[in-house]
Amino acid sequence: MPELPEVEILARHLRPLLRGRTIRSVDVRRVKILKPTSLRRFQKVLTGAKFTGLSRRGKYLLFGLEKSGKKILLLGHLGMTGKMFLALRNEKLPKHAAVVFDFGKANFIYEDTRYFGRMTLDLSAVEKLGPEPLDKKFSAAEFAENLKRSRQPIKVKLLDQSLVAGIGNIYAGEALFLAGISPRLSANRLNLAQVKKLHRAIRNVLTVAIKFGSTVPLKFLSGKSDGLFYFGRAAGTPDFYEERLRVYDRAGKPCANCGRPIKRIVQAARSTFYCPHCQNFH
DNA sequence: AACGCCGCCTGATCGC
DNA sequence: TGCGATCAGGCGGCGT
Repeated sequence: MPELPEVEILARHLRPLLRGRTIRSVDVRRVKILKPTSLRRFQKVLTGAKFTGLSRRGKYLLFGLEKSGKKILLLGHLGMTGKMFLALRNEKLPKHAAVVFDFGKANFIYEDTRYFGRMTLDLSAVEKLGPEPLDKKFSAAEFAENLKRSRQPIKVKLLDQSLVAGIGNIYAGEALFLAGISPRLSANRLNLAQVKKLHRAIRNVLTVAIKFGSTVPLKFLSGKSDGLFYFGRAAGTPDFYEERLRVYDRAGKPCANCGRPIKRIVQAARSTFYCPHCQNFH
């Protein structure tokens, strides 16, 4: 599941590939993912528009475009299974291609097996996001203030995108392990020292994940081979962040710190992995 | 207004 | 062996 680091890696990959490309036509193969933008408006606004920039906010991609001097913002989200990539026009479209932008000799494809993602002109989702965790504006003081108002388990609260943007199931668990905090502890029960530790751990985990190429290899975020557009580190190289995960998907395996088995529990219908010994309740 | 629960989707896995 | 049932999971919407 793509989280902040994965989306950041993808944004860096796509930015130079998209810049200057003009959309000749827009093929929407699954209208649902445009919601709440209508198919008619989506096609009308984007046909003839030129990509000018690409940034990231939380787990969202913000595509900047321009058309007859007018600026357009297009929002993308990968959901659970989304991928975005360029492919030659004569290549066969993937089974679950949702949106295809025609660039001429190449296509820009957004495909999404489960269709949980989005490609839309509606920006309201981004306006509701909390601070960027790697931004200076993400302060421990404000973080502490917001945690005080919640009685949810801290792991569940970290998934709330209005608290901090971009954290998902994997990095929530990793940050809590690094901070030595139990995922089951109520958000409002963290003391100031723990909040500061967690604040630091979040930034650390995300920064290192980006540096090491994120948990999900780029090839899974941007299509199979990406053909001649393939970039960066070769798929399968041993330095993907996945191999550095301390707790995620490691149930029964030894804790990197104490050697005792990592435990799996379910919180808010999602898997949580943690070390009951190193992450105590206080 | 914080919070829990449902629905959206498909593919992988499970049980018989 | 084959097939239906179950599960996973980010997030918006809705009811309390």
